[in-house]
Amino acid sequence: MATQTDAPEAPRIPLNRTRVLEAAVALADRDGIDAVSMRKLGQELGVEAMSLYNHVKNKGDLLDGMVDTILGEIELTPMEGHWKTAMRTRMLAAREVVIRHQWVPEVLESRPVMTPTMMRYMDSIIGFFREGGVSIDLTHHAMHAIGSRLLGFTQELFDDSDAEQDPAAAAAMMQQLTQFPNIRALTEALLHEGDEIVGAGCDSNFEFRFTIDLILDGIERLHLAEQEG
Amino acid sequence: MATQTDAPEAPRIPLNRTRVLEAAVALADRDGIDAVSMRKLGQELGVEAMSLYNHVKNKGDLLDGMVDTILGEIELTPMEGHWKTAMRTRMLAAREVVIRHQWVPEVLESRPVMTPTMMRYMDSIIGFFREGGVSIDLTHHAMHAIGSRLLGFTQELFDDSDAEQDPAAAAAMMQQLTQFPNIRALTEALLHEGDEIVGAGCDSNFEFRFTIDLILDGIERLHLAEQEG
DNA sequence: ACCTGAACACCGTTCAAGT
DNA sequence: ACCTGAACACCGTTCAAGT
Repeated sequence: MATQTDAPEAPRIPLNRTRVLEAAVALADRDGIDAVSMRKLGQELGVEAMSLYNHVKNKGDLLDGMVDTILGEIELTPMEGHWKTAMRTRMLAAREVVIRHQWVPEVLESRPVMTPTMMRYMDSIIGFFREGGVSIDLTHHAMHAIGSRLLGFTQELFDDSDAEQDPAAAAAMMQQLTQFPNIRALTEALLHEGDEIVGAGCDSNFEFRFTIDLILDGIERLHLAEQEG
Repeated sequence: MATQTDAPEAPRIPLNRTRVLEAAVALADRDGIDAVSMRKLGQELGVEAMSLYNHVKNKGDLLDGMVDTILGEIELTPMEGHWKTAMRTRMLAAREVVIRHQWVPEVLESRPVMTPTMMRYMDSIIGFFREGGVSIDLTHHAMHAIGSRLLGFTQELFDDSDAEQDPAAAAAMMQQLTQFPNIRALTEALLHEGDEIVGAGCDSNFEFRFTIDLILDGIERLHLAEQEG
């Protein structure tokens, strides 16, 4: 809701890095990450593509900056109570932010981002484990095990979004699935769960919570065993 | 070790889908997935880029086919003994294959692949759980929790590969890391573990096994609780 | 200091034309 | 049936030139 296509005679606000990054985030939110090209972003800002290089080193730097920007949206509230519930709350907060910016997983999957904001975020999470008395080694393995869920998302192997919209595609998919007895059993159980025969895709929010609880419980069990032994 | 740059007068073997896919896999293995463009792949096969469209619908179809090809390399051995050990063995077998083809994670992250080979693979894994008596619901959540590890890989959030090679980059990284107390503590613990001060990156194979065991143990615990209740 | 025009070296893909 | 040449509509990026 900004100056996107103002009258071209309006006094030109000079570009700067944050203006560029915010426009890129808005563009990705609206049209998807593939729409974020130097040319299109320039157009969005009323400027030629080459001008962007005055504020951003290259495309990679732009993407890093975008991730950095939205990472700043996750509030680093201090730990209260048990480390497990603190972790859970933080990861669900991260998930809220990622859901608002659906392109974040794809960018993070395509390139590692190690900005100060990212480090501050990870530092805060490691702090939860340490404050909770979890050993540094176990903390390390826990971070690996939780992986991208630390940032609020899970890598999805499959995608049922087109099947959800197009009934023909859904039927074709069903036809294929039923040829495999175990997949078929699983699919049928899923379908009957919601009383509805169609549209019962997986509930990714439920699976997210299920898995972080599974992992956190496992870590706690190892933590307790470590203390006893 | 094939006919890659033969004399151009050699009798031309006609192209077909498997020849195209195998060349693409070899190219990706050798030069990375970014080197797999229609033009370069055509060159590799002594043919113009446009000819490839006779054997492959488009670039996406090519990538799907490549994944399908290497997925076929994972042997679908039947289950023997406990489902947990069967699962473990299968996932480590998948990991072996993925390590030989490092580009697979990136392709799978960028696009869902739902080919018959993929379905057969997933069907086999679901079968392990079912044979082991795990409920269909729990099986479903387990599949989500294990995620891409079913196919032998974990999404890596960070990348220390350049720091491992370039000592200057490593020093700069260290300089940054030490500003965050918890990251610093974790890093120092890591470094002292191997008696060596430098080059002690994370052991991704260890972390892989750690996490699948953590998740499988958690699933088993839920399975046993389900049986009692 | 910031922006631009023109250019370079790439992409995926289509389509009419060849054999 | 299979392959090609030319073309289209895109990319990211550099660089000399403008103000």
